[in-house]
Amino acid sequence: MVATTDFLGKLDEKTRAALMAQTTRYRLGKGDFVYCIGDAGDTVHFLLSGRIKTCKFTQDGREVILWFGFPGEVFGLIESPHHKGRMVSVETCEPCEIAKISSGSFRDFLGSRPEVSQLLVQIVASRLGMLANRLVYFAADDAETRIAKLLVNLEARYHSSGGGSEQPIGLTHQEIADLTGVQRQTATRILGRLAKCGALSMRYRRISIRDHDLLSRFTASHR
Amino acid sequence: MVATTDFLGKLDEKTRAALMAQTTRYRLGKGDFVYCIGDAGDTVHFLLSGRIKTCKFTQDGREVILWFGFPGEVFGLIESPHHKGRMVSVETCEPCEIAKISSGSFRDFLGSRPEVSQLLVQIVASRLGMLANRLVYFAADDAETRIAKLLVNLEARYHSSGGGSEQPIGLTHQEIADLTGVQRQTATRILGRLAKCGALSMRYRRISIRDHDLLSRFTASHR
DNA sequence: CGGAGTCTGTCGCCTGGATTACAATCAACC
DNA sequence: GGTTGATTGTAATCCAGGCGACAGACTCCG
Repeated sequence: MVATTDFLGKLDEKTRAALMAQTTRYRLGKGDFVYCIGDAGDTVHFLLSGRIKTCKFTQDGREVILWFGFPGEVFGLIESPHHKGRMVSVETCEPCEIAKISSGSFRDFLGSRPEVSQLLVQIVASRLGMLANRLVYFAADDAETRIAKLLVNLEARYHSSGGGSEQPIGLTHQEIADLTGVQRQTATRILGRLAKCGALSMRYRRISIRDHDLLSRFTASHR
Repeated sequence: MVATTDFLGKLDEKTRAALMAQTTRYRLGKGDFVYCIGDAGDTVHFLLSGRIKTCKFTQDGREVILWFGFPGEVFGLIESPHHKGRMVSVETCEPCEIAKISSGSFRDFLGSRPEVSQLLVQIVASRLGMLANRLVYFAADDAETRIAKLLVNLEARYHSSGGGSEQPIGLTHQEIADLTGVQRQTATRILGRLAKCGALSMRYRRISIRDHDLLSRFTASHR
């Protein structure tokens, strides 16, 4: 099953080809920014390979990650009608291949394809829902629960292939901390706890879910 | 200036009349639910008078408020294309007058008015932005800062008339707590602190901003 | 192969705010 | 005008997790 957020994966072959024909492709290295908050850019982007993170920054410079993007995802969508510039920054987590299109051309492309517009509305709605859920988690759950939920969630989105693959979740402790709003040290401590009890397996920089059921037992709030 | 989220206020007279002509109106008392998470409803709503809150619930039954709606606001928009039912609950804070329309009729209405569709996209985008900001606040700010930001924000949205009006912010401590993810007692303590130093004036159930500049000094993170 | 840079693991201290437990106010409806 | 229920005020206790401070582990590159 294709993940909810995988836009390109949900287009049929012909439509995707038509879209791709109008884009220009480029590559970015690890840690590069696709764009930053406030940038004027008026383009829509599609992630072809690699992983990106959409983030904002706090006054004191800490990064808060809003969501991760995996191959197939669209981004830079909602800012186009705005004239206030980008609302978020997008940073690559690893070398990425990206396709972009001006929002004008994209609008034209959508003009004759209402079902694609419909799909986009659903994607935006699902992002709104995800953010709303995360807000609830922040308000209600302790750090351990938030991290467990994140891991389960990422697994569901990223390893859609499923089947106890035990692929590593390629995130650093810092990124997990930025996603869950805790200190990096706290993330390390909690991950260690989860590994010790057998829910995760961890070899330096290689976190993977060993026991899915056990882990999901931690997603029930302990407050 | 009309608040960003005031949909009806941004339509011109004629368009608004055309829309309203197709809606059915009804009234709800204080504390009633317009709809609840999971409901099947396929309607779009417009708040004519009163105040509503959009919320979700935690596993242990605590309410988390996503945003407040003031007169003129649309809601129930994004759920329509979904077949999973409502993603949130909407509850009135006081007696309300509401107009509703089936999402089919609304789609027809939009069909011939692309500029209104455009406006709706902007409204959804701005809500996405608001949620994203709140997420950052949760991740970065302490309780006092979050509450101060909330008050400043509400003032900006609600009392758009401006001019040191000192109208009370009609929220209970519980609602402020639900909006900022703190305990009710903590909200009370912090509000008391802000009142003692002169930023707010408080008489039972009547919180208003006395010194706007002083209050906004508390919105700079203290972490 | 050695040095620099980035990640990870671990400690101890200390504070913000959850939690528990009441008491006092106010509104509203008999 | 008194009883009921919602809202507010306050105070004592306790602990999750923020913060600072390092010491290892691993990677990458010259």
